[in-house]
Amino acid sequence: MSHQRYGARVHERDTAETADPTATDDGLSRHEQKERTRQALLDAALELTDEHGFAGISLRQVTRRAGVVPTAFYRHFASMEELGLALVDQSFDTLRGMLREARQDPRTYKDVIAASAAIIAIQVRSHRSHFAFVARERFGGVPAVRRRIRDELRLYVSELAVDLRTFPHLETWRSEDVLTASRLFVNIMVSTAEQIIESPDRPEVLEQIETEARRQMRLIVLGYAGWRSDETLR
Amino acid sequence: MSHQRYGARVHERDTAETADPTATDDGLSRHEQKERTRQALLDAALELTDEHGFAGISLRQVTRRAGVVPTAFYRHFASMEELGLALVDQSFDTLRGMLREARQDPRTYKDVIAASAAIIAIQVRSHRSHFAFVARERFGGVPAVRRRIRDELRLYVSELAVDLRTFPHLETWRSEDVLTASRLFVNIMVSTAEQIIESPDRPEVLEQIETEARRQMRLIVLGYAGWRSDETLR
DNA sequence: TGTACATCAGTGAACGCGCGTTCACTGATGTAC
DNA sequence: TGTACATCAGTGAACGCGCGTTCACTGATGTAC
Repeated sequence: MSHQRYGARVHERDTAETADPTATDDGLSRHEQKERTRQALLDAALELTDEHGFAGISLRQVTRRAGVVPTAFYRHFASMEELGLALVDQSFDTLRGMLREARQDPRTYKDVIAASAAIIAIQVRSHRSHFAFVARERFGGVPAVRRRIRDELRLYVSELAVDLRTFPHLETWRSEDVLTASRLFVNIMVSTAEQIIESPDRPEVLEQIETEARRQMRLIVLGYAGWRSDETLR
Repeated sequence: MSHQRYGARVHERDTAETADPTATDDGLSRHEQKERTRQALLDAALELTDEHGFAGISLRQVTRRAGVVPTAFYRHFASMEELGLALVDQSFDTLRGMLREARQDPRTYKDVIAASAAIIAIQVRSHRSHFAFVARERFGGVPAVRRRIRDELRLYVSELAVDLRTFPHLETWRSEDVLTASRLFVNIMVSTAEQIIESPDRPEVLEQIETEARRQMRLIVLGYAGWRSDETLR
């Protein structure tokens, strides 16, 4: 987690800087510069949320970390709540990227469990803050953010259910059962993500969490194998 | 959720009240009165947390709702963090009551799944705020509270594992497998509680959530039935 | 039982601080000619 | 290409407000005799 300030560069065109070709924040259009500041605000809020929860951070804290004056905030968001909703959207872009990844990975169709566990482990590590944001704010303090996450998560479950349908065994299941399976998988995904987020970043700990996730998923698959033969189920 | 003020009664002994025998807050010892105020602070904080998350509430809000002046807070807690930890302890007393209930209920040993689902549904409804507190603050904004909940939850999983051991089928399992099952059950319990908390309090909705919980638990049991016969597991 | 004193839960004024939001502004970027 | 003007992202001073915490206090409850 970087505490480095982003530092919006404004009104500095007149300072005689050395012509450094690696300087990335010169020569940007007004639009590009604005987008950059907006992203700096989102990143700052994401970092602070990791430390104090979204309900516990202030507009001034966000602008301070983004390297911008408090009033500049309003050029990008009408309120902290609006920024929170933008963070939900960014986070679910990442979660959907995970599904896309799984769909494209040939391992998925050989051993869906091992592949899923591995993809979850990698994705959570490289987009840690987005997973952490969803995990924390799902039951967090800001009603509008919480609601948006619930809606997106429900959508996500049904998207996964569509994917699950394409697997050989599952295409004959009732859609109700596919949804139950999808919910269980998303539950495991979320709780695995939570565990990884809270754990020290050591290989053997990660390996253990991944193994536990595989065990849980295997259990569910085995459970479904015995599903039809158990008449006490209904 | 009651917004009624508790209203500490202090310095009022000299007012000539009518001798109402149903008045419950007269004739209390200093100790009893203090305990009562302490509980009013805890209840107020619990209610406010439900609305804004624990990280989002202030000491003044809590005392205001408890019907007490802000400075009185310090007679009971050194800080909001300390109050938060007390709330975790109270919540886990409730969760443990659920295990106790299940142990004493004869239905548990006839059909553990149906009994568990029913007990969860009833307990969550009658102690809604404690379940909600744990569910929300497990990943909430105050580190000390979050940490305490994680520790208690880990303890809770191993307590449940001890109980699971007493069931006929499970006594031969490796303790590693019993722990995995226990984790899965607690996961289901927590997510069921979360669903109930977020749902409208209508019988058919509750029935549906309870059915889903039963299905998930049954799946796991069936999964374990097929566990030994699946050599790809390890 | 009555009296004199100690205890201490709750009070109320006061403090300095960070907060969200307003407003008029600046000056680099963008555009029309 | 050069000039004159419009746009608008970011600035900085100022505001009123609720916050956590301090302090000396009050007066009912508790206790010793």
